[in-house]
Amino acid sequence: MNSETTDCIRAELVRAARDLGAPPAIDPVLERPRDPAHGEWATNLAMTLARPLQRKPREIAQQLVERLDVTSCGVTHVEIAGPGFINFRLDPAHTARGLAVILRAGERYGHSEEGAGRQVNIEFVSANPTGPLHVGHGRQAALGDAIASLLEATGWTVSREFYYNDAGVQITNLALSVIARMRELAGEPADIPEGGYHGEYIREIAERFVATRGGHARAVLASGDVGSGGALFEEIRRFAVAELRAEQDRDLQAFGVRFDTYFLESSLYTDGRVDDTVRALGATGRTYEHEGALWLRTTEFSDDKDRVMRKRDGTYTYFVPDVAYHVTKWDRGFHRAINVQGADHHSTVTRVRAGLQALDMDIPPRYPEYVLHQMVTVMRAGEEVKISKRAGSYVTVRDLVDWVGRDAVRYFFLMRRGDSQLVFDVDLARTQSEENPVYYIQMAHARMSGIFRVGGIDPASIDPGTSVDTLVEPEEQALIKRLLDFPAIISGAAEALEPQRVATYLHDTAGEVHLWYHKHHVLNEPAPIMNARLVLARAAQIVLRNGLAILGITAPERM
RNA sequence: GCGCCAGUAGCUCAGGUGGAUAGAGCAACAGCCUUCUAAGCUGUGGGUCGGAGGUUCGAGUCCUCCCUGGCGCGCCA
Repeated sequence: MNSETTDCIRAELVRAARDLGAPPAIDPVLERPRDPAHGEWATNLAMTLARPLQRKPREIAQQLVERLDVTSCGVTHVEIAGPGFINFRLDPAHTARGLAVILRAGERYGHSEEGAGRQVNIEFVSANPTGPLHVGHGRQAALGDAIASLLEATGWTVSREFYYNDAGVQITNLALSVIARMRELAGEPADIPEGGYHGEYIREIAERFVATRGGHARAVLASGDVGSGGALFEEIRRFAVAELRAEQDRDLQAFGVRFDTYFLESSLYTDGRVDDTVRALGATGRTYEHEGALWLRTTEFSDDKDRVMRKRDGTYTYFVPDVAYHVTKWDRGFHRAINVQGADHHSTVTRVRAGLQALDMDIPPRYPEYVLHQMVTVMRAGEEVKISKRAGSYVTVRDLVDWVGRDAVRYFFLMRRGDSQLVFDVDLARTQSEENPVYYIQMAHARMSGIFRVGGIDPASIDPGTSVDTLVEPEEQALIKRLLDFPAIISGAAEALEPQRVATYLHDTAGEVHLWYHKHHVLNEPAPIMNARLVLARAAQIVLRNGLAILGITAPERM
């Protein structure tokens, strides 16, 4: 097994280094040399010991090598190179035997128990029900869902959460916008309020509401009080929120994302959580009245200015329910919480954390964690599509899925780091669908599956104990090493909360798979070779499938 | 003005938490289908890693300053 090999070499390095009088706390780093000619593993230990031992790196390397006994680790050659690297070359057969681990683990290969079952809450999308999900939400959905899967794969108990405002000013504006469209249907001028919503979907909601009443718009409007807070107004508000929530759910379903919890902001008011939070903050003595408003000294917690909690008009700023909401996460047992949001929300990071710190609840200072992604710009017909709720100009998540398919949308959103800006060229993604990188990866998987299909062999029946000592071709060795790196990739991506590492890894791995497939035949080869290659094909299939699963992308058997 | 993020090949971007000669796809050019899928493979060309200093055995990666772009900076959410 891969980690057995590295652990073995590492232990020997530690022993040898202590022999040389190195400080007891050494943790040698083993890494894959960029150039395969340098062997399977390399360490820079001699260079890092140069300072404490007051000797030249190459001299230390020489003395380390003289003391090493790594033949039992599968190492056949040890050499010193460059400024003092120690390179290890493994017995190819020993390397190939690592494939057995992949076959035995199957769909759990790459998974680990690092999280030890601890609970983590991942909040993402969290769109207010005032319109359809746009491309920014799409990026968040892809990112959040992949991060959730990464943490699940590394042993965390994950809860996916969607938080939404169902009662604030924006929702009032939503209801007023619908009412304005109803007036328009009644032949009056549509008087959309300041901060209202202009999109076509508002008109459709107005039409549907009128239809549920079975009358004319004019008659429906006359049937009750449509002033803010009136009975009919409330009914329209609830109707509009329900319609838009249902539409968002359809979008998410089309994208293949499921949430465990939908958390309503309004519940924080109705169950008294907001008032409790205000009281608790007041009790710490960190609040004060100024110009008729209630403030919190967030500057005590590295905010650049104090924040208003209660406005002069007596209502709370969004900051208060935000803090109350995160207290519920903590109280619900999530001692780790991750928020996936657009970078335009970055100013809330310090504020929310400061609010939580001010409560003296022993919540860690960096709770919650944030994954902020940069904006998505959509290019269409050669020009940028401005996304504006006001103007109702939209590219929705569903549009993207319809145009290029769920798998491609997910991959495009995940193939690059969240903190770089993303240009989603719709026309390109559409016309390019045949040479899309996601197909390149899926094709590699389909080809592995094809070997078993054509051979009439059940892939699950491959015996992990099959001899693989014949897998010594360069393409085979390169592919095997890559497949054995998979657990480390997953672990690193989960720790860094960076799914794009998996995407990059899968693309590179697919390249190795295609190359091997092209150069070496599996079926109808002499039995020892065919059987060994079937093990490799099975291992590649497992890794590609497991990796794609984490990204939320399907692994087709044929294409 | 202040804060956060970015700047790497013609284009779009990778470059574990400092390592050896900075990579991939697309685009361009030249090849490869009797054999498990040519949605693939092979080869060629292409770089002042935005700029300048610094840290050290070693910097695309860390620090400082500057330039450019995006996003924030409200008793809006």
